[in-house]
Amino acid sequence: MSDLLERLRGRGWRMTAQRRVVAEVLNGEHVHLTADEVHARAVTKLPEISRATVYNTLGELVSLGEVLEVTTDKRAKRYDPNAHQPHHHLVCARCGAIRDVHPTGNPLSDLPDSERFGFTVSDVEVTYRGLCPDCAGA
Amino acid sequence: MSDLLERLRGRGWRMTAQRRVVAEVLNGEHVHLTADEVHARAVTKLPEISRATVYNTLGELVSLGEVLEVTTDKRAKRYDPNAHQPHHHLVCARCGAIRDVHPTGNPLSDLPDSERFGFTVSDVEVTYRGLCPDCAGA
DNA sequence: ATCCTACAATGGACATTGTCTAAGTCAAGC
DNA sequence: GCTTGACTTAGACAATGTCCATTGTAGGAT
Ligand SMILES: [Mn+2]
Ligand SMILES: [Mn+2]
Ligand SMILES: [Zn+2]
Ligand SMILES: [Zn+2]
Repeated sequence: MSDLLERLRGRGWRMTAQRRVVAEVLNGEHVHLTADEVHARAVTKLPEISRATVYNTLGELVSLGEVLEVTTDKRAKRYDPNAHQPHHHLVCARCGAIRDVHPTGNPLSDLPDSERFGFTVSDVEVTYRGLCPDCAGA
Repeated sequence: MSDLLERLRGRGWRMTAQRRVVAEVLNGEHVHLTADEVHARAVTKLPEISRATVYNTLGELVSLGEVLEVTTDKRAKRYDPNAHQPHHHLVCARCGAIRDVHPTGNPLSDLPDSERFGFTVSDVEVTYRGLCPDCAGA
């Protein structure tokens, strides 16, 4: 994720300890943390970081297109560092676990003009729901 | 929507003025109101109806499968009376307008086993995003 | 190396959405 | 018409997110 920090510096970002820590926390695959989860993890590395800064930083990363907002439920937005590879999500209805998935086919072409109501359609989001291996039991 | 009321009576629902009004408000096509919008409209017909009752009633209708919860954004859940015809949603990114849409094809079959991570997948939700005719300007 | 200053971080108040509870009310069966 | 348990109400509370005034500091200028 240091390439992320490089890109951000190139965009005129002032590099602070707080921003570095948030970027560190948002590292890995299948990472979809809420803002307060990001804050909780950030605090273990930088105890004085504030909630407001985490919210601000996440908002900036989203504006810059480096992080995606995902709302799979109505609890809290989740922040997804996997912004450069288009993908969709598979969510466990019981425990909330989230995996990145790559369906075949193009859902955009599955929406006929007669079903577009004059909209200019630019994006599709597909959410698969089910039970993860743990929650399916047995 | 009086068939809805019939079904509910059949299920042992006590029929109150509040429940009748909520059912009335949730009538029509492409209806996707938030709980507080439902409350605002209900109040015009039954001034003393409380927020708690609207939330309770909507929750019951969802449990009974008569109304769907839709979360197209992180603001508020929306309540969709069109529960008996499977469909997806087209959302205006600017004004939030929502239309029911019926894409062709079956997205479930577009998710290969190798992308299921052992989940038991039971449902798919597709959200198309774009600009409605008004918001696209011109 | 030190200084400056615009940008960033902080803490806390505030807003919105939703849940819960204790007390009062009433639909429906007898 | 009573009775009773289900329903409604008002308001407290909780979770998530936003805003603002103040304080701090990164990074360029000297
Ligand atoms: Mn993802
Ligand atoms: Mn709908
Ligand atoms: Zn699970
Ligand atoms: Zn619009």
